[in-house]
Amino acid sequence: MNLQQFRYVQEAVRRGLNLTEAAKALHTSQPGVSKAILDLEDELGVPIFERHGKRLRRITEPGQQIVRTIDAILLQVGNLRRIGAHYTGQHAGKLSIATTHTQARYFLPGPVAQLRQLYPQVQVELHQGTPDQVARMLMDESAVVGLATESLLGHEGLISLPCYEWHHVIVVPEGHPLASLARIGIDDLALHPLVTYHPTVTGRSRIDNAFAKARLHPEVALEALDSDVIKTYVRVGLGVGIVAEMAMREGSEGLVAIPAGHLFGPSVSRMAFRRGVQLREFEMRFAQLLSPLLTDSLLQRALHGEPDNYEL
Amino acid sequence: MNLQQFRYVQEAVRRGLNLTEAAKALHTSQPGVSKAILDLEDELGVPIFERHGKRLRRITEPGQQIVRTIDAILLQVGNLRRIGAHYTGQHAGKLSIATTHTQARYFLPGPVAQLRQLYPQVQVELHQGTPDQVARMLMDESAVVGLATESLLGHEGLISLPCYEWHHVIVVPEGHPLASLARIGIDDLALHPLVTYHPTVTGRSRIDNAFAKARLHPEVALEALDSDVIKTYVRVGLGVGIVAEMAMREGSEGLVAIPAGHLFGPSVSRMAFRRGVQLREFEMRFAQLLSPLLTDSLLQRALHGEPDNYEL
DNA sequence: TATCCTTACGGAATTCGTAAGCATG
DNA sequence: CATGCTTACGAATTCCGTAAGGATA
Repeated sequence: MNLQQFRYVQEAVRRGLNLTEAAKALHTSQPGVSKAILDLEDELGVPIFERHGKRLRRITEPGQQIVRTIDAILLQVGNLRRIGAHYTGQHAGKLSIATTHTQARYFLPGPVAQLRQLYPQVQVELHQGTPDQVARMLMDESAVVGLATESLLGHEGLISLPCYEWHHVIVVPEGHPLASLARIGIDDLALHPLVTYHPTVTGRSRIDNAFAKARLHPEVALEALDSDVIKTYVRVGLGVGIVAEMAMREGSEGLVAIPAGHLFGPSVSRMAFRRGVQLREFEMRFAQLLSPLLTDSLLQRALHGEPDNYEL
Repeated sequence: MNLQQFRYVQEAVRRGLNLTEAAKALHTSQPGVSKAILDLEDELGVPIFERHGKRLRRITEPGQQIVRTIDAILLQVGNLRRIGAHYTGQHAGKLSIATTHTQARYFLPGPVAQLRQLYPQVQVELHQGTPDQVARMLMDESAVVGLATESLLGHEGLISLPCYEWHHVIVVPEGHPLASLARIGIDDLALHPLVTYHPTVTGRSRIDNAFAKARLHPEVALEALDSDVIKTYVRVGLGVGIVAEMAMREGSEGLVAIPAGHLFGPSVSRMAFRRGVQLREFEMRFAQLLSPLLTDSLLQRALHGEPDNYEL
């Protein structure tokens, strides 16, 4: 039994039981992967994969447990490296952040710049995706920190902590009739075609809920993953935009932002980590830049302690 | 980085940072152990052990974390084997039980015999010791199941589940004045020299508490780890014995047992496991023989879930 | 001086890549 | 017949034991 075998099994599972793919991903030969896995199965006395002739078809029942256990082992092995890096005072390294467009564009520039000031040697790597992709990137360790508004909660295997609260705003071109209303109601809004986020991102669910609660079914003219795209289409008159307030801080010439917190309520952006992961020094500092009230000890407790929603 | 290095580090810690001892325990050469550990330290970039010249003096701060992580890894590696053994339907193997004398002598014979009937191939190995030793044996995996009355609770890293409740009894030779009393009070008892358990075992603390509460300070003529020893000394007239009721079920000729539940209250014997350990089929069955209300799923939850005192 | 860790070195075992074989879809 | 897993085999590497060196208590 050895760590290499574990890596091969893990990668095989991640690549959909395709050993050829797994071998490629791990920069090794396919027969080597095959042999290692067979050896492990032999040693444990049970097959991990169910084979149909010579292809892997699915994971056996004991295989499920074995894969879970292997994941846990490799997470800890990764932690050993991280402990080393932490104590060598490595102020160099790569910080991989998985996040959504809105966060990457409008919120992260500040914290990232501050981090680079503290640790000039740290290389920042941004992975953009939907919140679900963010969660997946954390789980397979392509990223260490995740940042998003939705769907990070409820992921077993991830822990998440609140970063900041924000509200939606309504975006219209200058001179639009809605811009002159004293106070916009949900029904005023429902009269116009809407341009807003794709259902998977950035608090879209709060928008849907608000309309559903008022029994309104507004026309959604366009859905986008991206605040800038939304603003662009509002500018050309496609409809009324609803975006996160952060998205209006810049590049909003010719547009008017109208507060809409009273319509959709507050949203909370959260950072997330894989549960049980060991953070390096600069990763901890970065977490604190994302959420200044966060202490090292609270962070440690959250990462290694009980599953819970940690509120500050 | 490899599993062998982890085993060497773990054993080195267990043997008080003596690599020579660790090598012996692992049936390998001392230089091999030394080299492997140095290699690991080199790879992680931090020393695990603080060296004074050429001896290991203590564990460094990062070393503490590394050792903890290594323990977790090796526990899971052990679990892989156990998963294999579980699914190969291995009805053979060794069941290592760590327990105290009273349990081994008076309670375990039943469950052990039943287990052997269910799994005739299973070899049972009994490790006897004080409750603290029981806990230690579970932690370093010389035993899988522990059974004792005290001090298994409050051990971080162990989970324990109740098995059965019992009471103390007073033991006197036939014809002893106490034997004719209608109801014995704690003050009656305090008039006689006592023969009972050593402070570390089998509910001795409940005995001490009862006397302390009544502000009595009886003379303790003899303390023993062993109910049979106590009975022997009672027989020769050394004093009045206090033992667990189970200990009077046999081999009590010439002695009288007087119920003393009203004096010392109930005691609960508990089984214990190392937290996170994967049990084999016959180990689970054995746990159920110890505590018939225990279900597989409750057991799984207890072993892998939240730290908690699981009461049935 | 006895204990105990590190370094040095050589043989043995393991690992890993290439080539060939064979089953599936 | 293209994809994809397994088997076979040989070279390179790693592992691990013995022997020697050096530091502490």
